Amino acid sequence: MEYNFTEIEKKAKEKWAKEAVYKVANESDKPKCYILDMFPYPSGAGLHVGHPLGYIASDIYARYKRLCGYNVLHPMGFDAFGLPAEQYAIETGQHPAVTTEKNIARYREQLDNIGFCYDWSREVRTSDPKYYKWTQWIFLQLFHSWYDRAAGKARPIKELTDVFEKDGNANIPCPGDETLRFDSIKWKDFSEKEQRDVLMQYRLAYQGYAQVWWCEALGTVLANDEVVNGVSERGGYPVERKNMRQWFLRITEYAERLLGSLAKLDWSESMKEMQSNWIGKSVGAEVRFGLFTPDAKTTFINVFTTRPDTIFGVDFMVLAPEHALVDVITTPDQKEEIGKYVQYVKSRSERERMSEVKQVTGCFTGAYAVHPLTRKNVPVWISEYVLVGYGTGAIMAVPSGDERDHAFAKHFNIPITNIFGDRYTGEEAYSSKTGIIENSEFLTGMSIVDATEAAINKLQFIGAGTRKINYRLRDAGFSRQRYWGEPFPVIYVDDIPYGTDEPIIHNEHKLGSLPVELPYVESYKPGPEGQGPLANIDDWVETDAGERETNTMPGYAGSSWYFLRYMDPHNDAEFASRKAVDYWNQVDLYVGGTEHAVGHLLYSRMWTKALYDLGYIGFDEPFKRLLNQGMIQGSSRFVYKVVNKGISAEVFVSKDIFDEQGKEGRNGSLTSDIKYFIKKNGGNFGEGIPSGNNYNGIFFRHGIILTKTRVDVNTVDGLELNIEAFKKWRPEYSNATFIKEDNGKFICEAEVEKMSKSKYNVVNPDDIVAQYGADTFRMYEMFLGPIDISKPWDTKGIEGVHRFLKKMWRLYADEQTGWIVNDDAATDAELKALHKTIKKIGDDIERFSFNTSVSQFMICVNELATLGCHKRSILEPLAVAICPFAPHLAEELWQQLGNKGSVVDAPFPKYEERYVTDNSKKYPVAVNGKTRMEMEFPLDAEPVIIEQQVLADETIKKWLEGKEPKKFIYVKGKMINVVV
RNA sequence: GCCUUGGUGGCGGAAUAGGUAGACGCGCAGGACUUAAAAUCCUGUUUCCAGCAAUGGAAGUACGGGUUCGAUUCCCGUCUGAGGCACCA
Repeated sequence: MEYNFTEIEKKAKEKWAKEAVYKVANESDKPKCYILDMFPYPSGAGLHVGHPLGYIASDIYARYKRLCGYNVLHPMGFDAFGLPAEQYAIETGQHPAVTTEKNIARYREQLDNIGFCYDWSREVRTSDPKYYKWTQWIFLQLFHSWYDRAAGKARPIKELTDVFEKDGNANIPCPGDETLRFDSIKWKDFSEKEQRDVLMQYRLAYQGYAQVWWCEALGTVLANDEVVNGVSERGGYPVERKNMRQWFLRITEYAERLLGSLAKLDWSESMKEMQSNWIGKSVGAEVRFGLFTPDAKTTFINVFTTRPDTIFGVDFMVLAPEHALVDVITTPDQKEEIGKYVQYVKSRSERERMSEVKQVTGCFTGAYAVHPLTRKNVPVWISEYVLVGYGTGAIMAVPSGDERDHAFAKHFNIPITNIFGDRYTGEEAYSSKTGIIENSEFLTGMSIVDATEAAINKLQFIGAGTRKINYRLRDAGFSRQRYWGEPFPVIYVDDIPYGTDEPIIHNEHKLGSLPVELPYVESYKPGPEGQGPLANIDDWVETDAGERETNTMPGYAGSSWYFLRYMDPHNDAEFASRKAVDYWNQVDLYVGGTEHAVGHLLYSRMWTKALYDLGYIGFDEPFKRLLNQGMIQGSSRFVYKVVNKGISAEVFVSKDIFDEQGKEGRNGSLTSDIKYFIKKNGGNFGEGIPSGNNYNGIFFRHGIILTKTRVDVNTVDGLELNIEAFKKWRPEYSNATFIKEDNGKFICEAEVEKMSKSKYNVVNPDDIVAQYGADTFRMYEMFLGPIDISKPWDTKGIEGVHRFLKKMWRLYADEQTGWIVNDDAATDAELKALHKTIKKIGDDIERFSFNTSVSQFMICVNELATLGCHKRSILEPLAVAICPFAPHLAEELWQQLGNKGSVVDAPFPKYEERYVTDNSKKYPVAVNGKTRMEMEFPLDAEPVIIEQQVLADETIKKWLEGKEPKKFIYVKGKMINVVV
């Protein structure tokens, strides 16, 4: 009876399905535990070996918790809206709903193959109208809400209009426009449109303007991902930033709470740090600089600074090139220059603008602002290093105290005022936050802390500034000019957006019911003027009440609240019943990649807080504990292909030849081989660059040009190309010539990258499962290393894990004689091996150290095999202990041992300390920190006795060389050190 | 560029609160079983030096410093891989 994993796993899966063992009820006497995976986007490439890493970890945890007596909710679903499906639709004409359905079916099959304990009756899909009905509903709640800063929470917009009726907005500053002021009389005088415009500035979901990548040639808006090296990824057309009306979520109002409640979360410090850096709270002042426009009107530039203490060091000001004042203040003779510069900046991404700090660019507006304290004239520049979205989009530049300001001043020869005395050398800015301010009138001689206070007080006194807290966090853009996303439940009446649940829409036209379904389309072409494809469907856009919003919601809309839907997934009256939400409450463990650190994890925190504020749920943080799994990267393979002009056949060169022959001074005999092949096939040397702008050729020796071309990793064994498989993969290469190494091998180049279909480095878990079984696959993924560390996929070593499972099987069954478990009494050594393992597995699972758990199982099985143990009293608990890791094997053993029910409901074996305690310890004995020998002592030995015995030992005496020991260190249970 | 994170044998990794560096597995080498192979089992395997050998000594956790009786672990600096940087999900 051998370990027939195919048979065993099939049998176990059938049993679990038949008995619906993973179905979870919303009530139980047991304590609840909610364990959630970040749900996947079902891509066309299918699940790859990187996806299950986190799923296996959470599955182990969920199964362990269940064995420990918890009612465990462990659901799975699909983040099914997204750009790739739409791209694919554009290319192939297949409807995204169809391809998505197909992809989900494939994912589901692959997930089932691995043996997860998901309750699939709770599956959610964000693209399902029954699901996005509630995404739209939540959007409406946000649209109908505002953030009450005084109360520190979101409230219905109705309560805001009540206040406006009574007092205007005197006590409720407007987050969208801090300068907006009106009293109750004015409010009542406002037209419907004016009132709604004002309310828009308060709403949590609101409309504003933002820049998008616009591609004239494609007639469409592009995602950041679709813009590569400043041109469109498809076609390589030029792109530029374009301002468009967009929906936003006012997440900035939640900045302080998002920051504050990080403290109560059991997340890694690094994750919290990333979030808190992203929110980027900084304390400082807003300072107002007055100036005259060319037509002699007065205006102001507001700047935010964290260093008001350096106000006397201001030598110039810089506006973001997109700043609204640029047009207003630029003098006529600078107009042309400024126009050119603004145009240049439009082609630059924010990333480029932030990262290329060594390259200083900018342009003078011709305008001068008046320094509020010195009354001196300060020139106003624009530069790409100032971003419009941060602070006020303008800065006061202090070159003696800020690196970038310093570089800018040097580059444009702007005179620098020194306010740091000797500490500013003239070579480099003094950006340290310690020391004394000098050359600064009343601030001279003060510390930076005191000067900051004094400067703010003075500015406040003369009305030129105020204390201010700034956040780096920006409001979240919430619309996409795309088809494959949630439609907005919004209708424009006379260009005023209304929620479909508002009386004007709902009562009069009966258009209020949700969901607003995504209409079927034949074409995915963008609409006019950068609008999405929905704008093309007139009979959908036009309603009796007005025109529908044609944008759709972004990817994170559906994923911001999905954890709530799993609690009550089929509820058609509410997003989830309050009873279910109160029962399951927060997610106890959330598992996913760090790539979501500041996107998804921040948005879902905000949505949770908003739903909490509005009274729909009873907690304001979604994920109590977070585990970040590392990425399993792909290991891509490349070949070098000759691309000289006119060449009629394909020629490939092995990597090592490329490496060697490329170097100067080496014998070029193989180079002549390549030349021979090129010549034979009618090519020319030295003019190999084919047309097309994405060519990335490498000049080899003697005018030979090569290009690095991807090959499917599945056609490569290690680094050696399987030429037959390669030819099969790409029939156009079936007649290709391969210039191999002396040993006849063809070697590929390797690189570690993200695993993705386009990189041909995807490894399908199905293949691994077919070859070794799901249990081996699960344990191997865990055995690869710490869960949170990224590493490239490599199957080397999977044999070892598979051998271990076979070895474990042989404790229970003999290949010839069959079942060999007996009822003999266990020995001390056997009990010790078992209980050591029970202890370590439990501890390891709690601290997510799954790789060491696998090692411990190996150690245990090695020990029991050496002891020749086939005893039920040892092997039955062991079978349960391994269930979280290798559930199929555990189920088979559990059944074979004659148990009723399923192993998934067995109790996790209880650890008994008495079986593992030692009463003595072999101590390492060191002299001056260097271990020289081992000595055994009872754990309760007197330190004095130990010291005597150690010092009396011959070996130690030798190392002491007759000297008197200075110090004797004895750490009970750890070590002994003699210091000379 | 900024934020976060990693770097330990030929390879994946272990060392949980500063206490024997290299557990466990892969690979490799040698051996047993077998007609042979597979499977399985046993032995060895950080490097260098000395020794026939058991063994002994030295160095060693990316690099350079520091704290400590003792540092893979803590601190400072440098190099380098990965993830994110707001419309990929």
